[in-house]
Amino acid sequence: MVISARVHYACLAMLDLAMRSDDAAPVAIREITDRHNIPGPFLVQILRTLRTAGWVQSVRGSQGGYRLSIDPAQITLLDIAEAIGCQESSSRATPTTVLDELLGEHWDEAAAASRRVLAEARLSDILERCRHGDASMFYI
Amino acid sequence: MVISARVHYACLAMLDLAMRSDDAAPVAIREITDRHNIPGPFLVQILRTLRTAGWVQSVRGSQGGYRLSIDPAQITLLDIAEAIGCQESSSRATPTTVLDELLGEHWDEAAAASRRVLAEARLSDILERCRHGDASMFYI
DNA sequence: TCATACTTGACTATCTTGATCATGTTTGTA
DNA sequence: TACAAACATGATCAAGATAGTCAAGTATGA
Repeated sequence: MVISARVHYACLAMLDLAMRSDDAAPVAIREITDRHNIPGPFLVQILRTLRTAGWVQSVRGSQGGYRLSIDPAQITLLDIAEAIGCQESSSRATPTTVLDELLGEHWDEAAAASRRVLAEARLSDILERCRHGDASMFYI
Repeated sequence: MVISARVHYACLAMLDLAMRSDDAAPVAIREITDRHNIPGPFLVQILRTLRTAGWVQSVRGSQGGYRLSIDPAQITLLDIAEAIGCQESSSRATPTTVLDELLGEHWDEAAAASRRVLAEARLSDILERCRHGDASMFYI
């Protein structure tokens, strides 16, 4: 489970849209990049992927932008990471020895442990914590 | 926690040496590469790192090779992965927003979960399972 | 009609990973 | 002593991923 900048940005964008899902107007890319310091054209790429996944919808033309098209309680950080990150971590060759096999099981187990953590982080939970503030806020 | 081929090879080499730690003679690189299908010059690099870490010692000259210089019960897959893998996963920039910070905590939590798994895998345990055989052997 | 804003595809630079090569140095043995 | 086996070291390289950019086009509200 590799968390690249791309995945991080995708999650930020989804959370940003979720936060403004009550607004009537869609959110422009420019707003998102300004708020989170994401390189503009890079976010365009990422939003394209999110749109393909069916999690955001775009409104073209003037006053256009993006809108979340999924319930934030229905999607987790794991969902986003896997949709953006692409490559499966178990792209290993079939083991040739017992030692190889045993080691591979440990790598898989480790990857599964981190996936479990991310699978429990719903966007709605993170929004909740962000809105109501928790201990981490005091460090900023 | 990224498990690269380098880390995988390092663990295989350590386990191979541990398995033959009763022998009087050191184990030649060639033997290890043959048994585990590791590219020769690549393993040389890896063994250099392991020697720097103080976990193996080399014997030069004819009849030379490598020997484990640590108790297999004292070292885990996490130790090896961190010694070989080099880069810390928390090499992220300091968060600029609350959302950024919250997300970062989740990434850290996920990484910690996989580290915990690897920290519990001692080389001696793996050797034991390999020697006595377990369910996974039947799949080979 | 025009500015705003998304769409698409191609493109580039940098880094990491996996791997190789050449040239040593050390040491047992014939 | 000569020689071959075996480790030591540093340089180098190719492929792929990552992060990010650019340019040309399309849709739409005002």
